[in-house]
Amino acid sequence: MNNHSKTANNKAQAPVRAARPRIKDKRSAILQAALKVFAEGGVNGVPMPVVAQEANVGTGTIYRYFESKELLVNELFREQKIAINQRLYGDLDLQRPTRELFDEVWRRMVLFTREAPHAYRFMELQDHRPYLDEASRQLEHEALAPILAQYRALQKRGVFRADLRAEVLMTLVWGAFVNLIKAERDGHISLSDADIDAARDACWSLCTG
Amino acid sequence: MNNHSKTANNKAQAPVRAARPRIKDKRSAILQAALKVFAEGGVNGVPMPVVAQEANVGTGTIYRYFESKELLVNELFREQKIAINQRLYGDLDLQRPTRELFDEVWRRMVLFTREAPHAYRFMELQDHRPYLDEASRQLEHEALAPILAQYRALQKRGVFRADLRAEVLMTLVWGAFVNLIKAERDGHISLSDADIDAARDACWSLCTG
DNA sequence: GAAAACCGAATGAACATTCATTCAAGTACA
DNA sequence: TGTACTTGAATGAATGTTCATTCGGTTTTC
Repeated sequence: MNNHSKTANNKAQAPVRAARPRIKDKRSAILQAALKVFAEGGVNGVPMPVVAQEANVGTGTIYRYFESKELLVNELFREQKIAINQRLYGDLDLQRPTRELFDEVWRRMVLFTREAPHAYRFMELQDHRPYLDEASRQLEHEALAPILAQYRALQKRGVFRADLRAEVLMTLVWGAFVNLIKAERDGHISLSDADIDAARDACWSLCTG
Repeated sequence: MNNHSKTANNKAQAPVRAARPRIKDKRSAILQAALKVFAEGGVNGVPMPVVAQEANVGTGTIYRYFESKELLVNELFREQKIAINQRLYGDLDLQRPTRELFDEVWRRMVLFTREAPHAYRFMELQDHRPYLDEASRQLEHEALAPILAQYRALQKRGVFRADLRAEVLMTLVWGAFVNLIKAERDGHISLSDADIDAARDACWSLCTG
């Protein structure tokens, strides 16, 4: 289905060439538009023509780049998963003191929810789960592995409490963070910087016992 | 189909209103069926005829008791919200030591997810949120008030850390719990009793600093 | 000017809701 | 009590709507 694949170019003898003009352009316009409208209305709540309109593209054009809505959602999910992981955990200097690293990651998470609310919301959406294929689920799992390893290492070093499994610890912290942001978005709470820092400290307590 | 209901009435004199016999019966059959299928497939994923079938009732019958799918979802939400709150926080002896109370509520939460998975799943579902009306949202807010008051009281007594607002603390704990259960249901984790107790202790640490 | 990309109206499937009909239970009258 | 008539709950096929996807015609590119 997809197929980027630059038809071997350069060689003159290849008559295949043809035109593959603004592929990248429209394709990413569609992805970006989908991210926005899906984040706002949920995957099930948004018809394809709305995605097309947001992308300034004809409805049919979407199907030139994505075989179906389902495939579009999956591509979007994978693209975002990778970008987010890079953003949250990339370029971390693991030599720094643990507490500083913890604070830095927390800061990045908050920043991410502020600067890329659509991306964050889309990934936290539940209603696209039934759409996700094996590759997406696989990627989701892989993306978590390095962080899990960090938790384990910190337990072994005695920094984090070791009376529960690293998976459980990580799940608790992530859930606490996600629900905090959700409460704010749902209008149940309004969060000051102090609130966010205090929440971070509380999660640190959770980890260290 | 069913129907027992032997025209009670003894009084001869009241020729009043015909019969309104099995109302309660079908109405709750429909609610129960809806809870089950919505929990499994999401509100958007399940057509009304499927609800009807699960309830052993004609599709049209649903509309005798509920004006629309939206109203059905709202009634279900409110009914469950009340039942759950009673189940989690009802009959608590507030005189007992705080830690015992905390453990007891945690125990009830876990038990609830085990014994009434449909009810729990339905309430955690995100995809019915757009359906919820003002009354449902209001109820959701009210249901939280007493628990919030407890958190506040515990902060005042110095049991819980007081460097963050009670709303934030409560949100963190609830999020941690919900995500733990979600991870298990999604197959990311499998939880032993020991895991669950350890998670509880970690959340206690979160609260007490 | 041919090939590819693009478009959006048309299509058909799936859905929420309606309504003409059925029929069990209730009532009236003997 | 037995029989004819009334009522309205129950039904599910029919209706109108919404949506993902397709397709024939148009524009762009080389």
